[in-house]
Amino acid sequence: MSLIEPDLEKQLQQIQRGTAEIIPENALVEKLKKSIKNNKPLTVKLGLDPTAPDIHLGHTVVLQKLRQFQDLGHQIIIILGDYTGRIGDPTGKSETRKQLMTAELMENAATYQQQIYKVLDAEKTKIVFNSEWLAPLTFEQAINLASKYTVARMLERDDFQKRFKTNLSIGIHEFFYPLMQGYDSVALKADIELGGTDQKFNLLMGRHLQKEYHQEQQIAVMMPILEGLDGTNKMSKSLGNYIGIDEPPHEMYGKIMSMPDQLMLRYFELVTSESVEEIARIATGLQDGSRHPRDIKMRLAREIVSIYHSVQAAKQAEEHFKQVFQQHKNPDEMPVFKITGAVIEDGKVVLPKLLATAKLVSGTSEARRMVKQGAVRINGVVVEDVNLRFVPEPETIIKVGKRKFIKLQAP
RNA sequence: GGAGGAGUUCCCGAGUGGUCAAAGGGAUCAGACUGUAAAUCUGACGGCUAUCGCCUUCGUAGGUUCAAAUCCUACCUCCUCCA
Repeated sequence: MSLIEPDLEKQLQQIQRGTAEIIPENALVEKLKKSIKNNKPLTVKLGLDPTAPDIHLGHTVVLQKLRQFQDLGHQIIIILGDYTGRIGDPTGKSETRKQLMTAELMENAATYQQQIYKVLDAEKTKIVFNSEWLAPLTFEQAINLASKYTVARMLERDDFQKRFKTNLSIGIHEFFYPLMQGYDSVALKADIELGGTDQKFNLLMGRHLQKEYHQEQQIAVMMPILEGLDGTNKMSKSLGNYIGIDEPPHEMYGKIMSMPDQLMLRYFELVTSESVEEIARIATGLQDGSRHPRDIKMRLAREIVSIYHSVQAAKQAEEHFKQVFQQHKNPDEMPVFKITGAVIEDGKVVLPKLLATAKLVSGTSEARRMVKQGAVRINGVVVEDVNLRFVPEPETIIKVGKRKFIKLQAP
């Protein structure tokens, strides 16, 4: 059993760092005091909706906060919302979400478990499925649960309200989502529930229900929502503006370098463990021009890759980036493509077919398009002929666009 | 239960018999520039094809027509209103 960090101030500071809101803050202090006094860890809960098979940096904002709780000695519990997932969280949605099939949910859940341990300490993490207590509820119990909240209050939620006002449909079952999530807190007797700011309603529902069921109320700790690579929308798999924590170092590094400059500080704050003071220094440096945005961004990329891979992998990714994008040189390593009969005609390699077969482009039409746009180079020379046929020399290097390379190998 | 509306290319969204591979925006990709795969500007953006060409696409299945995303029939899905 790990010990609880005895310094209240230290705990508070750690918990508050980066948070958007804590409701209510004074109750948190009380809980912490009690926990320290009895050396009894607080139960910290996070619900994950297993709809996305890949965890991305957006999820890690909350996970990292959980990790901090772990390090402070508290017990964290991850709830995989296999049962709630059947409804789909209506939060922020303008339309009813489709319900996922159980098999699909289970598969996603398994992936989640693999991935969250890149941030969390596996030894100290408890994972539960909420079907455990939600599935056995009788209809009567479900009705009882539903009676603990009113339609009017439910409609206060702005996503429901918007849909209601604009005559978009709201399924009755969607009202159950917050109720069920709140009931999770009752089932676990949670002390703290973590979530993004978009989860405010659901987190508060937990407090409400706990009160109804005569329990001590949990504290809602909310983290800001991380913007995705486009700089405006929240990071999400479905918007394609995400960085998955499973992605290879090169990819991750490159994606970070491609984010809008204005997003950098946000990432420092929410996905790295850089101190608040240092982030402030960086901000000043950027503002007065004493620091170069590119260098700051590279540092950010280095730090993030280090977290999810290693310091060394980060260095390599950086070298690769410099070489390919700053000096426009070929990378040290590139995929090798063995020439096959399919791309040869009359003893010559047909370029469009080659590009398509090597998956450098999606098809021969796109291959021709790329050549037309001057995006294709053979050994550094821009190709002009859309339908080029050629006999490759050994070690011929083909480049498409800025970042796709292959090295040809004779059959 | 009754009445009405909608389903278009990755997304949003125009298009109501030929001039439609289908406006516009977004996303994406490429080129230029650069400080980076930022920003900005320009261009491309169904597939196949050694340029004129061919094939597939507008919810699904049929039909009318020389010709349909556009008209008709049935079906599926979604939405709204009345009860």
